Amino acid sequence: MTFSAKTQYALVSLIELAAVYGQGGVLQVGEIAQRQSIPDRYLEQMLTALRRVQILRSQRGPKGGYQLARPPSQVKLSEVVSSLEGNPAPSGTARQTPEFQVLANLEDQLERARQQVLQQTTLQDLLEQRNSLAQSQIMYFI
Amino acid sequence: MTFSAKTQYALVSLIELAAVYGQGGVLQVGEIAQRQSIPDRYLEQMLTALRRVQILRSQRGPKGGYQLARPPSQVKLSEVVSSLEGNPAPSGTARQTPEFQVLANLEDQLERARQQVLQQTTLQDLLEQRNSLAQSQIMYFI
DNA sequence: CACAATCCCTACCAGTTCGGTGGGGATTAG
DNA sequence: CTAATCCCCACCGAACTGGTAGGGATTGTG
Repeated sequence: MTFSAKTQYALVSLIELAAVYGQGGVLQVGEIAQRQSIPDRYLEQMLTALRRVQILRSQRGPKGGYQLARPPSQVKLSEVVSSLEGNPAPSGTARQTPEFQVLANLEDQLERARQQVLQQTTLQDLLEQRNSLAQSQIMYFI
Repeated sequence: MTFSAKTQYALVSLIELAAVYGQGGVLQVGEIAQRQSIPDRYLEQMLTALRRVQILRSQRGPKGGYQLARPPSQVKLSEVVSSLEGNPAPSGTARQTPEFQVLANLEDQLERARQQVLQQTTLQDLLEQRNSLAQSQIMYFI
């Protein structure tokens, strides 16, 4: 169960924005898109979505861009992920045999396991992982 | 992250087959499909797939049908699920920025959490849940 | 043996989702 | 005023999903 490209692009961008949080911390779509090899017009849509749910703030015009609306430690991944995947259709009336109910319980259990990870991980955590990973990669050069 | 219809249909069928394991334990596609309101020609394909990976055995001709190839306690859900979802395309060369790598690690972590549940749950477990659930529903009638 | 019931294989199909492109408008620094 | 940037919305092709269909292979029963 891998993230959709949409979710990946959003999270990668948020890590970048988290990295510069503090020094004004503004990045433009174009910069991020280029560094990460993401189509810029597509990435725009993800960032707009994140702005709508108040995870990002934006500034228009020249020298504009996006920045985190809160410190990285206060942005949970669960929030990011859920704001990007559309609520999955009304689902025409669940099956009602006991076998299907058992299955629904299992799905709940799996979803809870997933949410637990996503709720306890913040952008701050991802940022730290990125930093220590970048550090260890520099080591290899020596 | 909910199961696909394919996976649901397969698991429901396996619970039914687990329930009759022992007494010969053979069921026909048509029976299962009717009880569970699943299109029979579609269900056929799932059961065929499960036979190919040796989870089911089949018997052709009149009085034929499917049965579990092993006791329910020895069929892990991970095995069932993985045999139904096609390996997700070669994926054209993973992105290589540190941000994407951090994301890949996160995906791994989520996948492990999921697999842990699926590996420790067997058809036997699902069957027991179904039985106690059916039991409690009978209670409500009194 | 004939026949029907069942599983088996493969192709096809319509609808949705996914990843992406594009036109053009609103805002704002210089 | 101009250009850079974000913003909104429509559209598009490819892949995936859920399902249907045709017809073959096997086998129990009369």
